[in-house]
Amino acid sequence: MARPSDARSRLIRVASALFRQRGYDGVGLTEILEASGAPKGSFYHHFPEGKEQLAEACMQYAGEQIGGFLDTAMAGAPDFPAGIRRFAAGMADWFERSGFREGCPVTSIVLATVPQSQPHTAAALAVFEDWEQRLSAHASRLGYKLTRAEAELLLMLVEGAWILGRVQQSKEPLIRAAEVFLATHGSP
Amino acid sequence: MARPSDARSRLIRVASALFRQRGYDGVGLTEILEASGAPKGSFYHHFPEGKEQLAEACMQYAGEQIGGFLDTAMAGAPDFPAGIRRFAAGMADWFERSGFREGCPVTSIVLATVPQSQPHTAAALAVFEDWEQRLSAHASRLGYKLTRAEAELLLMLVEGAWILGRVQQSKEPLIRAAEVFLATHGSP
DNA sequence: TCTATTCTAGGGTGATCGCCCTAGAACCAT
DNA sequence: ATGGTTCTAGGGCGATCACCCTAGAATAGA
Repeated sequence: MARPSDARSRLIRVASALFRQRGYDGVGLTEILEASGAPKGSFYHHFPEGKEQLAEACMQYAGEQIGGFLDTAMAGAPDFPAGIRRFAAGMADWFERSGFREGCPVTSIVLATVPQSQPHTAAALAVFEDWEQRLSAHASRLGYKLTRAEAELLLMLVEGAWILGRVQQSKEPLIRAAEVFLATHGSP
Repeated sequence: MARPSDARSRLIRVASALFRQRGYDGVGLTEILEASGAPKGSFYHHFPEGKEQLAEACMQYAGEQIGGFLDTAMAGAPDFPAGIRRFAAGMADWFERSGFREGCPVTSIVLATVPQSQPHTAAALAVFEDWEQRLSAHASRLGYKLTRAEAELLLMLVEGAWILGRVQQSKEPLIRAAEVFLATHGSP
């Protein structure tokens, strides 16, 4: 049964969803193992450093997941504002489909372990920077120039909107965040 | 030793700081009791519903704390933009003084227990609404009109900036959040 | 002073925490 | 086949979790 990454990727997917709902310390290993069907031995084989390493992998996984979704949304859009709106609408729908339960995968871990955990701090920094670079690349491709601070603004707005949406059980803040961003950066 | 609220308020203050650093589930009762000097009996006397009730009180306490700071900042300001800048600068300094460790007290609990905990959801909603109303009141006093959505924008920006600042170990995002808000709502 | 109430004090409980451990099954080379 | 590697399987560990419990000290009102 030496398939390359069956249990490992399932662990990451399941843990990611759980962390996003109840935070890093709110989810125990037992629950993750039960939900993923993996035994403890598999877990400590794939993640010898334990829970901290799993959470780090979750951040990277979620970073690619959301980054990929950003790419998809921007790729199929006629212009930059339309792409941003598609992205925000997609995230909002996703959030709604989770019952307004699943927050940002990075935030859910960051608020519990940063800056105590150096690996988590580095992983969060890397994911944020990756998102910013993807956004900047799409912007410049579509004739818009974004400084780093301007790219970070969208990040800031989305993170804040996600929290507000969680409390209000609504996807509206996420939509509004995109409009605010476009109101200040909606022309080339 | 039946002083009205000595141990109770100390428990709230200590727990609030700890929750802000490591999240709701990241802090155990033992640690809170040790740090506050209160015995278990006192805790369950003042908070018969346990940890959940303590966290709810922490949100309310922090709501008044930050709300009061908003009032102070706005009261001593010559105009609305200056007040917003004072507020943001104050929050940023506070954040820096904590070693970039203490996030928003509401968020730290919300991400772990909302929407599972109805009391926490309600408390978070109430605190956010209180902040919005204070902001709107100051704005209108200084000749600015803010819709509810506009007041929420500052909330959104500050929450997001707080997370970004945590990851980057910097108070700069908080300062920038205020400037972005003023760029769109900086004139009457 | 006496009684009721408020609050302190902390031992004890069952459950769960993350982690370490050994055994063995499934696959890869040769 | 055979030896080595990768992965599954899960029991057991000490520590910590939130909480319940009784006992007594301190205060307030009569």
